[in-house]
Amino acid sequence: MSRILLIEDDHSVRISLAKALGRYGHDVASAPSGEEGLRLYREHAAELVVLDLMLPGMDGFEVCRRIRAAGTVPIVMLTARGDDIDVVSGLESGADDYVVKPVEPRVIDARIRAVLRRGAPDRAGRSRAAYGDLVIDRASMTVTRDGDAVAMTPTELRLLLELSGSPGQVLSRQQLLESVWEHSYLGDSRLVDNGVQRLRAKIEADPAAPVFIQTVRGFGYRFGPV
Amino acid sequence: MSRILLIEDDHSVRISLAKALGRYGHDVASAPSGEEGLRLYREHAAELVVLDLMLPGMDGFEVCRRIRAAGTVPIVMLTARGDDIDVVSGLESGADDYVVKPVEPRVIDARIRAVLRRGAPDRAGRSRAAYGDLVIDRASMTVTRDGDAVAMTPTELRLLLELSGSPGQVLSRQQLLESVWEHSYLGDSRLVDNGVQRLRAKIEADPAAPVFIQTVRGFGYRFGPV
DNA sequence: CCGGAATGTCGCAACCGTGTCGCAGACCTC
DNA sequence: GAGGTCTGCGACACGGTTGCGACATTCCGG
Repeated sequence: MSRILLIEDDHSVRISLAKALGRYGHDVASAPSGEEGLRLYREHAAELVVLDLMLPGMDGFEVCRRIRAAGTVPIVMLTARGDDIDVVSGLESGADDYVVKPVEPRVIDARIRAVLRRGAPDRAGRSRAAYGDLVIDRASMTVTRDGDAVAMTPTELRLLLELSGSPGQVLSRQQLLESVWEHSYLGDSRLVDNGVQRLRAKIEADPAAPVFIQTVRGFGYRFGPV
Repeated sequence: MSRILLIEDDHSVRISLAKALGRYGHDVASAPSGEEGLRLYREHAAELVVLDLMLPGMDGFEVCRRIRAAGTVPIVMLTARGDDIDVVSGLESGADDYVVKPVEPRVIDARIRAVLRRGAPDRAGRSRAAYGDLVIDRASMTVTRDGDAVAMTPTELRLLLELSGSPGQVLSRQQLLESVWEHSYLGDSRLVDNGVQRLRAKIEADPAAPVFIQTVRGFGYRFGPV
């Protein structure tokens, strides 16, 4: 249902929580540290982050602030019992809700659904999409592959957004010219081919064997598999 | 789209604004006084309140405080031109944003969307936000970098608040013109570029390699990292 | 009424992006 | 297998977008 990122250092808690959330219908990625969590966040296109406060290295507050600075994804914090001060600081550093450990899976699932419901419209999750290790974020106009940011030019980005907006569908050169280049050529032109080539060079691991943008000879281009 | 409550005593302004907001896709209820407004607020379940300061009987501040006490609904204030004191007091009494009269419908719509985009859930603890060594305090309208206060002019501050209010999101020049400068240009203008330049000069350690305000060529500007 | 700060306007320069061109290679048809 | 068409791809030069300094104007306090 929802793409969730779980950041929790305790191995057994992490595994069991991830499994439980999976049973509740979420698509869960998990990380044992803040650094790994931030990396996964960039690459997993999570719609919500469940974040433990006590982490080795970078602590939960810092992770929370960094995710906040990068976008508006909802964050649910895990805190130890009775750490009221943690709760307050957590909310101040940008968390949307918190759950006291030890957590009952159905409790945290309820919280997650509540937070997602609260911010359902216009939230970051909608504008962010992942295709394998390629993440396209329409809000921040950024593209990451395998967690690394890919520098995109305006035209390349518009082209990618147009193609990925209709995954699996073939778009003709004429259609792309009109929607991406905003002018309706009469004569044919190598413009689109060139654009696709430049785009492939940036997002395809092997431009000669494209994974994301397929050529459909005689018709145009298609984003994604059939 | 959003359920909005408009509290404004001037009859013609109230009617025309309500109509305009309706055309922008909002579901609007309106009230001519604070008392009536509070009653409607309870029964209309508004997601956002647009509130005039000058009201007969109970004034805007009082209404603002009462709504605040009842929940966390975002509040956008309408103030008369040049009443800077009103702006500060308004923000201090819990408003999320303000618009100077006379209002252009599309301007106030832009503000409304910005406030809603920011998200009600985060607003609770978001009067103060830190991004690295940059601290933005919405309550006291102050900015500090590395512990030192940065002297900001009104326009620079509005621009910074607008950008940092949607961290990680690209805002177009047009959007910024409407929400920060409050006028809807048709022709292009270097105004926004200039504002960003002046802002960078104050908050960026090296304006040539900006950390906080990124240029997204062809699209606009973005606050925060990727 | 005067002075200074803040803000909008203008113009220039640099850089990045992008359209065009040409050719080579791939693919389909016969 | 040969010819023709379609596509990939590198190179290059033009043009647009942005950064930025300078100047004009408005606004505000004294």
